Amino acid sequence: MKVKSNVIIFSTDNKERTDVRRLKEKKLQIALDNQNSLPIFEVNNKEDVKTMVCNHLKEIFGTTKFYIEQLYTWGDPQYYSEDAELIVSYLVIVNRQQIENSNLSLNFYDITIENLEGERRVQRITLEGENKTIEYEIETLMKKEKNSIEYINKLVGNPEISELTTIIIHTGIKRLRNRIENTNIAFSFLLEEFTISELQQVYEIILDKKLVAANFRKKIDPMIKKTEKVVKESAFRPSNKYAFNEDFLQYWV
Amino acid sequence: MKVKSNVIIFSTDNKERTDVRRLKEKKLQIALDNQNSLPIFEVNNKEDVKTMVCNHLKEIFGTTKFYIEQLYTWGDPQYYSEDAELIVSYLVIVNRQQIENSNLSLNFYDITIENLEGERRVQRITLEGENKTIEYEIETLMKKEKNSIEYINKLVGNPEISELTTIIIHTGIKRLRNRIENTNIAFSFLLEEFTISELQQVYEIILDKKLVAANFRKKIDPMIKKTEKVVKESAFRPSNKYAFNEDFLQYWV
DNA sequence: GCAAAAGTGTTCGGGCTACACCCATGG
DNA sequence: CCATGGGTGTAGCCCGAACACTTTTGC
Repeated sequence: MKVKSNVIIFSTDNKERTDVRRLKEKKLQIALDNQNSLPIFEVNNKEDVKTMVCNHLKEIFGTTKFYIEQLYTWGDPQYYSEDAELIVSYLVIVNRQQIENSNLSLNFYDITIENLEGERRVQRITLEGENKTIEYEIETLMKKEKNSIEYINKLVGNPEISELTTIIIHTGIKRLRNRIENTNIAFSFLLEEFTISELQQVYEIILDKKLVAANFRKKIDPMIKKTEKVVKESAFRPSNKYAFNEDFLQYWV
Repeated sequence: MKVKSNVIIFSTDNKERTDVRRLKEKKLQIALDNQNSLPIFEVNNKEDVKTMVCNHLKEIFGTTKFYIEQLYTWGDPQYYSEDAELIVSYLVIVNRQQIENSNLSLNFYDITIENLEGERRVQRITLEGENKTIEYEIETLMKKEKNSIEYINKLVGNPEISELTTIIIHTGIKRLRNRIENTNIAFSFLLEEFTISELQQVYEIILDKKLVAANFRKKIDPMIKKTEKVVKESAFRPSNKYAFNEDFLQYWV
């Protein structure tokens, strides 16, 4: 079979400060190529699939500092293309400041998800790039079978993005939300050292809800350690920089 | 590439009563073929991979009443065989009483996992079949990379089972443990109607720990509904039969 | 009667939520 | 001085763990 591998790359970006006296706002981003598709790579039978994907990413980013995990394998004929029948998708998280490649062929889009009201479960997704905005809706149907429950995601309308791409984005975000509650992936969005507010912003944009700073601080306390460094952001009390506490590493699933 | 799909089939079985006055004990089981391998299937580019696997299982089991979800895709040359370079694994749960095929080519093995003491994280797995017992040890190494953490599972020794098979079993059990806490898969091990004790036993064998009946009952209360039926098991108070409460269906990940 | 499971209720503690409050900073 | 975020403490609530206790059955 014709096998390829693609990646859904997540990152965050600091938005322009709207008020000099406030913190920079973070946005969740995903990377698409010029065809509004996920970066897709060749796969051969000489090397491990994941290793090949990592090598491609290393070339694209100019760094090996990224998080990667297998997301899902898509093998439905309705998504076949001329040169790909089976697609193994990987989820990647990269901090844009780590990217050392100057002529990056990828476009990063701010992603926002809005749950539409109504009987049916429909989400409107907006991808806002520097030069382009892509907007689409996706409907999730719950199909109760004998024993399994299947979730069928259908693209509504006919936007300039493929259904498989939207489904992979959907699946990727669900995985992110699951992982952020159960592992340390949040730190992959940040540099080695960060402020608690930055970390909180990562949680907030992935979970898509505001968190109470005092409680967040207590919850993540065992996962971080204080460094000596201090950041002066703006007209408010400077923050300590923190780093991930390696003692917290666990045998996460 | 040469693509195949295999399945790790989980089920439970009631052991023989050791004491007439006690409940039947349940055991977690996995199915292997006569080569001590996971059932593996052809994949073509005419049909969806999952659909093909389901069709094969339907033939094997004689029923469509089983749970199935994609587990992982293996693409490492070290696991290549003559006719499979990429293997898409599925996790399947079936209740053995639902199997309507009389001459089943699969052997069900009771599986027990023992965490060995020591610095390194080693587990001894025992697969106890009707005519054969397979025993092996698997070591999990935590490899901290830049951002990702990778878990490397290595088969210790040289038992009569392949390393990939042991890793898929390992991955399958981790997935089971994760799913039983967050979805309704436990019910896939049972028939439509069941006693709370049976359900508790399913939780206990998957999580590999004893649960307090009173607390378990309260926890799963919203997930089940009482039926009119009553089961007389042995020399103790009869139990009501319960069924899954469909109102509890959620958009699980 | 007794062992064992079915089923109910109570208590206790940890973790999460909400919120009050003080500190530090630059505009 | 004040808006804003940094950081600490506390009170309430919910959920899970532990356990006591009653009920029902067949041996």
